[in-house]
Amino acid sequence: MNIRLRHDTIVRILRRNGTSTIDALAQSVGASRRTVLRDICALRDQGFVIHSETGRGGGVQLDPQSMQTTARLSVAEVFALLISVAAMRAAQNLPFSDLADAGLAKIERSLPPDKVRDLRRFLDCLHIGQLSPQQDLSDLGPITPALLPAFETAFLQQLHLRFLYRDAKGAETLREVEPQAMLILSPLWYWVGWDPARDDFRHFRMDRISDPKAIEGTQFRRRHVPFADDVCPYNNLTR
Amino acid sequence: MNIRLRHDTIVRILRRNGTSTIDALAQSVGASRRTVLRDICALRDQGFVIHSETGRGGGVQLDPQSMQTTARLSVAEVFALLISVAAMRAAQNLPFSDLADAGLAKIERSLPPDKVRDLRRFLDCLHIGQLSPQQDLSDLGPITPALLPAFETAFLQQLHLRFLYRDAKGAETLREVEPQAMLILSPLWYWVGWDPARDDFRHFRMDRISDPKAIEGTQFRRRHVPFADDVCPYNNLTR
DNA sequence: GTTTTTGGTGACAAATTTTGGCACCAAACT
DNA sequence: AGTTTGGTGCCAAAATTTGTCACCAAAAAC
Repeated sequence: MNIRLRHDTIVRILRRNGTSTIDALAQSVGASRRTVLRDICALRDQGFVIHSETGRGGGVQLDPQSMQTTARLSVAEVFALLISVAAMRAAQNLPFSDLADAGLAKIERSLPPDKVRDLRRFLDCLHIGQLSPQQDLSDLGPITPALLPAFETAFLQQLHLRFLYRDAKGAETLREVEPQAMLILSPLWYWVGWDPARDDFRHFRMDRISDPKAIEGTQFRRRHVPFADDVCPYNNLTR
Repeated sequence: MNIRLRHDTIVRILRRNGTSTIDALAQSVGASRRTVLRDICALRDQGFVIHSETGRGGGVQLDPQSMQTTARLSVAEVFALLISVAAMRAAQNLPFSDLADAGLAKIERSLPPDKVRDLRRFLDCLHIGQLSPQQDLSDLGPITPALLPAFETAFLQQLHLRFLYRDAKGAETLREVEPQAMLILSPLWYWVGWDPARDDFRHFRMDRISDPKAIEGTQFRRRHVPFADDVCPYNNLTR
């Protein structure tokens, strides 16, 4: 049996049985006592917390507190999780977000450094505020999932975004703006862009945007986006 | 150099440089061409998507789309993430929650089976609905993070929960109920318990609960909890 | 207090895996 | 046609892993 597979098997057995003696493990796994002891040692090196007790009724035991999961997530999935937690903050009451944050922080630490740089930069542009109760939400539509990667790409590469925008009256116009920030006023999500044609910032409700495209060769500089006082940068929320 | 370490190093180099030839990798890693080829093969077996091109200017390249992260999360952290996403659903507009779901599904798959059973059972009791706009939120308080594990433990072991409850007028009473369900009407969170003293279900706002304790030796049976029509079980939302 | 059970360590030869070198193939570019 | 670059099969050398054995320490049983 493969050494890696054997390690996994041992962990699985310990998880299932709770506790087990070295000899029992050796038998289940088809290896010698010595080898299993070496495996336990290796697993401890890998970060597993394994308690052991000598004497009758003793054995080794995986610390249930330290039970961990290793999941492979794509960068896009991490982004999505992060934004979910961000939105969750936006939705006011945040009972367990500290734990969620800790989980996300770990995930973030395991990302490749350049992706973390991108992530940080993206989160810098993310802002969260409270929607005023008077806001009319009657025509609230669904947000296309493809909008996030489109914005992310254009924002990170600092390229103009061209998209179709449907205004409150239903009229559609083709817009081309510098993507400068993103604003969540749950349940509304906005892109904040600098519109060169109008020489000013514009907010675009994401549920009214369609067909976004980054335009090659249209480098722009980042600008300071003015926000109302009650709008908080995401990075301020996370300290 | 250790084989495992070498694999990691190769991945790191590919992530940093984007693309590299086998010979260059072999040199950086201090191994032979043949070995690096074998490593690439092993990495592919492990799920890494590695493109390769022959000829001048060719080389191997990690698929940036498939770039993955491995993070070790504790079970509690996974719970917290899950609940965050659940709450996010409760907060209506869910642009990217599919991706977040996919990430969570992966995490869930990597949990030990008994924990998944617990998780499923817990999620079965989780319900999500819309708060009526007339609700008075003026006295909305913070929710103690310790409430989640307390409820979770008592719910899973089917033990009575005893806690202090502060009613709308501020009067505190000691309650002991069977924890039967959990309800999110964002931003309000509720425990739904069967109160044996009153022989009926009661809702308890989590921001009014303190000092929860599971009572040993008070096994109860699960009951069907009646909910309003617009309240949806979490598991219905996730299909 | 002696015996038994159980985790843990060191040493060394045997078994197994990994590695490097080599020959050689296929695709793509010059 | 020649060069660059990924990819495979083969085999002996190198390195690692494994099993055996002797032995230690702690805890429980007798």
